[in-house]
Amino acid sequence: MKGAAVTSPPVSPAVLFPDWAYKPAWSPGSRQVQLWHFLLELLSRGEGGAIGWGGEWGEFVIRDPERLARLWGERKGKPHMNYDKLSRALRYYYNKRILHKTKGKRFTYKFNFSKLILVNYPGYPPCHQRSQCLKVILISPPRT
DNA sequence: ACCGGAAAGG
DNA sequence: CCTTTCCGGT
Repeated sequence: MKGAAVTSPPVSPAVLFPDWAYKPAWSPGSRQVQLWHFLLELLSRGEGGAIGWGGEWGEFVIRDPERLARLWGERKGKPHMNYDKLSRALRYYYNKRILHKTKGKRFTYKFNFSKLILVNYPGYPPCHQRSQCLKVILISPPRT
C-alpha cells in the first residue's frame, strides 16, 4: 500500500494518508482537500494549539476554534472562514457517518474511523485503477 | 454553542 | 459532490 506515513509523538495514533489527501487544491485533476483530511493532518502532526486528540478513541477537541478556522481558510483560500461555517461543514459529516458530536463536551467531536475505512475502499479488491486504489486510510489504535 | 434547512459555487 | 455562506431556531 502506498501513502505518506505520518507518525506522531507518544499520544497520537499513527496515521497512513493516501497521497491524494495531500494534493493541493490547485493541482490539475486532483480533488480538493477535504475537511477531514485537514483535521487528521493537523491531529497526526500533533500541531498543538488549534486541535488535539480527546480522551476516547477517535475523539478530538478543538482547542482554538477561530485559529482552526483561520488555518482551514488559508488552505482553501477562503479568507472569511470562521468556526460557525467550519462547524456547519462538520455537521454535514454526521449523516455521512464520518463524524459525530460528543454531546456535552464543548468543541468535541469524534471520528467514526471504521466507517471512514469503509467509505474509502471503493474498488477493493481488486484494484487496478490508480485513482481508486489509494483511497485507503488506516488508523492504528492508540497505545495505552 | 450547537443544530440543520436553503441556496449557491467550484 | 463537498463545502461555503447565511440564518432562524433551540
